[in-house]
Amino acid sequence: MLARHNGHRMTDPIATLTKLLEPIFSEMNGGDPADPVVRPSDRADAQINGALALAKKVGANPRDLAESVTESAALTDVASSLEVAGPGFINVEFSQPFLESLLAEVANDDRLGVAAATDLKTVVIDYSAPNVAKEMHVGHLRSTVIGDSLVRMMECLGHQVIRENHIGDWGRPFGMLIEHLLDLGEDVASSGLSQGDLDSFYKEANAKFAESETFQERARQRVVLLQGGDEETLVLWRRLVDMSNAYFNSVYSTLGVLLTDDDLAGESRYQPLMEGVYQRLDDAGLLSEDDGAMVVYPDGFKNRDGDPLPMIAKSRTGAFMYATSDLACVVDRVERLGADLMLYVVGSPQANHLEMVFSVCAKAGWLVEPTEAVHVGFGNVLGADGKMMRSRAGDSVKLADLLDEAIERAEAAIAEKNPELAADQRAKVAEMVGIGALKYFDLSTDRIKDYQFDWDRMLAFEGSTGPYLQYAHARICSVFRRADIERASVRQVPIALIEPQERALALRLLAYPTAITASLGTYAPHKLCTYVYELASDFSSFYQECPILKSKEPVRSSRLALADLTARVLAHSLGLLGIAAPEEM
RNA sequence: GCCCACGUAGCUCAGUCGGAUAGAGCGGGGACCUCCUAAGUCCUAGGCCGUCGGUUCGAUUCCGGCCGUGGGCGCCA
Repeated sequence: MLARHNGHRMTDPIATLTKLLEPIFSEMNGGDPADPVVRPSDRADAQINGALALAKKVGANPRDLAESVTESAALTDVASSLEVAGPGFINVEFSQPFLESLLAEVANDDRLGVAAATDLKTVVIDYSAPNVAKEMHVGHLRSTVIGDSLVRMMECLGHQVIRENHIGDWGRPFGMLIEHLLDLGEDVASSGLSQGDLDSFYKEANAKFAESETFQERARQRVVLLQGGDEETLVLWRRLVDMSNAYFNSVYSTLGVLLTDDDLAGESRYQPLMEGVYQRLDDAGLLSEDDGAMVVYPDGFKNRDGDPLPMIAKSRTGAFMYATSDLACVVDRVERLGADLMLYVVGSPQANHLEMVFSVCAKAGWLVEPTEAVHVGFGNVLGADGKMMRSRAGDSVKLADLLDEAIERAEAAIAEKNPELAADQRAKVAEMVGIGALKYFDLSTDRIKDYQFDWDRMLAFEGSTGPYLQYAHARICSVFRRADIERASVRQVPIALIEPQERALALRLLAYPTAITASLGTYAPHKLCTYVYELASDFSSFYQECPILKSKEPVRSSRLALADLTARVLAHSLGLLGIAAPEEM
């Protein structure tokens, strides 16, 4: 009765039901596969909807088909009740021993029922991408946090993940930045940058560039030296990059993301590759001259006059453009790294640009199925006024300030709600809660949409928030502390599903693997967020209605085991979102 | 002008491959702590799923038109 998948027993009852039904539906469809369409239901544990679609296809009565499903013996081991309803829906109630055996399996599994993917891939994920000598802002928050979660989910399913942080470490602005660095003197500049005062450094350089023609000239000369590989200039450039990286790393550390120096893959890395890529475009006969520039015309793109829209490979002045750099990047990822899948966690405004890049790569034969490049786009962070979030001065908000404020606000809330927590413990928890709240708030809405930033809702301890999820986890840990029982000691204890809240919680726990694959299916972390919230919510109902420690054995142990398993899934799923699960808060 | 995304309760958002009565949180009204953290739970009110058509047994979901909002549309990245 038990389907196996990649060495793992399939522990999602819905998926198991689907597997058991497939032969029956196939048979009713004259031997061709037909989807049984099994879904969770609010009228039963699950509903089978496939009879309706199939009935239309084979010209049968849907209720008759449904009846023949309920009369077959295939589901006797898993279902305690099958009922045809309405035009041909089948309501399913899972049998208690079936659910209990699945639960025992999951409790005994370090992976909590999550099987590795069957088609393991090499996945390159491009995310974060701050600019050297500039502040990180809210836009980088989204890319960094979404990318980090996708990395964790992909790795969890066994894919080989290569993180790439495509930092802005090359280009024309570096002429003025290096000249400004020289003006300041290295000591001043390095201490300023190490404090994260990148904003003023960049702005000062920019202001000088705007005001002084001599400075402009110096900057231009410096760009020529930089691109020519002048040693002294490269040393200065390197210094700027290193100082910025140290700053980025401090932000990543506070944010708790996986990025390290090993993941750096800045624009500068692709400079030496662009000439070769350009030659290959030429050899393939894809280049045309237009108004002095060398361009490629990807199919299906038009400009505002309705004429074909070119992707510029080399400018009129003979310089390579960012599009060429992105082409080199794809080539490198496919040919050197062996990428099967490339994810670009980049804001929605770049959609058109990336489509053109991917299209040119396909045309040039560098991006051929099944190799795939996907733009994982995301919307803006908006302020309370519904417009792009800005500081009071009208600038973009510094990410570092945002993180600090999140932690401060969390600490204040914890001090108020749980004054008994020791101060050093409180500081640790405040970081987990503040950063977790910020990440959850960002991850929990559909990434493609803009979202409205709101401290009060983010850090509220009620509703679909990070703190609420963490609280559910902390409560479970607290139960075990109070009873002085090792969590691991209850993992072999059979779980009995008696009360409706226990049953609902069990069904949710068993749906965990499906929640991950669904979330990753569209690179949408918010789907996993929804799952974790529902899990925490189901636990809270259970906790309210089903006393744990006050119950008599064997109920007490069974509930402890259920609580332990819930805490494990909570911690694991929060982990996939990059959110910590404190044991106390 | 063309292209892309979005439009769901007062507010903020979910809604799986087309399924039965469209869900949650906040806010509103009410109930529950001598009891494992009330940072919680339960009940309740609140909807023309932007709009008009199409596809079909069935559309918030798929297709087309329109309206609204945001973004993009060649030598910055």
